[in-house]
Amino acid sequence: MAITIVDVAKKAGVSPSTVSRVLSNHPRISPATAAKVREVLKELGYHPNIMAKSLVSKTTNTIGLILPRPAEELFQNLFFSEVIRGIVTQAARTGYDLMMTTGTTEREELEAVTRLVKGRRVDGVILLYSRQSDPLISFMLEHGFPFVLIGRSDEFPDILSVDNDNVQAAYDATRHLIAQGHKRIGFVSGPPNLIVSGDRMKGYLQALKDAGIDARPEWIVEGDFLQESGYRAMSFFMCLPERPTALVAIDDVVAFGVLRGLTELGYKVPNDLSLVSFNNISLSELSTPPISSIDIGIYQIGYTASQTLIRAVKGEAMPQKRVIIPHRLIVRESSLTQA
Amino acid sequence: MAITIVDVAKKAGVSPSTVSRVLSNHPRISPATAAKVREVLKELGYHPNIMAKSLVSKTTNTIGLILPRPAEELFQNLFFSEVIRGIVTQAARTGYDLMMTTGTTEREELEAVTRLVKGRRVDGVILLYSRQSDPLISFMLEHGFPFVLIGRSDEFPDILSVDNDNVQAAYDATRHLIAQGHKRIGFVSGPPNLIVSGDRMKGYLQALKDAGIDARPEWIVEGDFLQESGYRAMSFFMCLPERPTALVAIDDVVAFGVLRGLTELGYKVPNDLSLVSFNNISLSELSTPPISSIDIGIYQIGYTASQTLIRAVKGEAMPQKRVIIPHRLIVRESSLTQA
DNA sequence: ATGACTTGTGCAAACGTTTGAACAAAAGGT
DNA sequence: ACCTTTTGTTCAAACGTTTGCACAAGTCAT
Repeated sequence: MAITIVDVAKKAGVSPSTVSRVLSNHPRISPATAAKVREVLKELGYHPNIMAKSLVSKTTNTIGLILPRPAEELFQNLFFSEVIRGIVTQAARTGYDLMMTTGTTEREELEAVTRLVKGRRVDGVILLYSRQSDPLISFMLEHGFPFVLIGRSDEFPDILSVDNDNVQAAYDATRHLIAQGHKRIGFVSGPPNLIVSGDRMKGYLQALKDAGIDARPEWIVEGDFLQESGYRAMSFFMCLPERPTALVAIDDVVAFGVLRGLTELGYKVPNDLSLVSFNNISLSELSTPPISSIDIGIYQIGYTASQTLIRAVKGEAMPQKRVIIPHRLIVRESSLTQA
Repeated sequence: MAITIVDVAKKAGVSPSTVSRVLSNHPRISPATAAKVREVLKELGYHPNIMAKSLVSKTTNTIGLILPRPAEELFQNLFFSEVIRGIVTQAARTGYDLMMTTGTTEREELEAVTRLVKGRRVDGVILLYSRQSDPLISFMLEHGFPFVLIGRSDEFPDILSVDNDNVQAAYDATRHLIAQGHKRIGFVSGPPNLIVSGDRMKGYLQALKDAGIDARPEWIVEGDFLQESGYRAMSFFMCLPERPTALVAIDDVVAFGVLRGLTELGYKVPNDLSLVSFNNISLSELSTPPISSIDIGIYQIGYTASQTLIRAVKGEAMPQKRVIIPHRLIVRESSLTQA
């Protein structure tokens, strides 16, 4: 049905090998034959069969993206879209395709990954963010399969990864609140099995310490990346006999939940409670009031991860194993204490 | 390097064909051999090479998702994530993988699609929403390649598609505002080349007409799916000598832009302007006040599209070419006129 | 003119599967 | 006991590429 190299070869009066060599710009092809073949190629509308190509070359020109479970949670956050956008854009630009997979259960997840990796379906994979002692990392290392991690691994510090300096980012966020005169600063964290949660917590604590402020355990609550957890955290904080005057939230969506709860109860931000969060997705800019947020360059993270992976699978030299994308604090109304 | 069928065959003392038949549950394999082979299969940790499989079977167990340009715009909307989530979940559930592609320019886009389709890289594709006279639809049709459209095509009504009844949805939204006592209702539309824009406009106009209200051209403005266009629309409407008292916005993000603008200027929603929008992404629920929105079942759309496509590529009988996902109006504060 | 490279092309094997055809052995019918 | 059918297995071709090797013809130095 489809046009193959053999069809082209016949019509051009050469051998299939020659056609193949023309296609790959082999140096030892005479300009005349090359021209002739190219003409037929165009005339017949030839397109290479990628499966056949992959079978012999053992590369697929495809990278895989493995979405962490549970997907629902992540998909509710624009963080996600941004990272994918970065990845897919970079991949498309270098002629790579992107394969996405996920699973509802741990078993399903591993199955899907196995299909990709052991089925030689992709040349390498991007692991979208890191849990503590992630079984997927071990899996990849065991199989010697190229991958880059978005995030960080304590267990395996020597793998390719793209990340922010989350400790420093949280430090900066907290510092900013302290600079605004706050001494009573709470923290809404993320799931403890996520590395990012620990890192941001660490930065928060360090900033307090460096300012000579004692951390208060009751002002640190654990949440997830959904707005409900922000809402819950807010209710909790506002019921305390002694309330914090400012809050660092692990994510814009969480901060948004806090903000929404406060507004509902009639509190004013930043006057009753100042707010800083992370990720700087459009939500934080669009809320009323706009929320101060650490821009972590999500698109950039995705783009860089894709770039790093593609370099790695091509065997290009890697300047560095670990890339840190710079962050910056975007100050908005939610953390500006009125004079 | 990797374990092949031949390795397994050798170790089990049978021919490769037998192993292949065990793998595909061929009826004429003796239980004894099957058991023996399966044992070796497990022992050696065999996994099929999908490229080789695809080469001979001419199917890839993969579906493609083609993202419309410009990607940046779409990725800022959770609509997108939701639809992808639906697709990827259903695909994973049926053992299919998902390949994503996009392009920055028209040429890049076509190139990427060609790679997928003509390179036989996927069994079928999902076209994520429909422009008027979309060149991709013609391309697919020309090549006889299986695809399903998320959206609708006027030019080719007989293709597989998953959609909402956007006319009815807009009708319902507008009716709701009319039922709240509004007679001066504006509309913020989307890009005119998108079918959804026309459909929702049509429903809006029809609802006005059925209620005996004359449409006012100056109360209809064109936007895109970004919040800025909502903001712009708002500024425009509020400067008019005669303002609408309610607005139908083509998308939650747009409505959010309107809301944000109004809040900034000190207007109150719904008292100064009532608001209804479409898509019901979390934004509309989380804003202050929450925005009434038509829930169009985005996840469901993605899920169904994937399901339809996979059925089609498997050659299963299609109950219907065109699936309409039901919508429902979620009434929230933004459209409830205080007594 | 000879031998030694260089250039351009073709042959054939290989990649890891699937599958129709062939065939041996077992089972069944008379 | 013989022919026919069924059952279980193997053989070999095919899918569409790439690529090492061989080789013919041309180029060049001697």
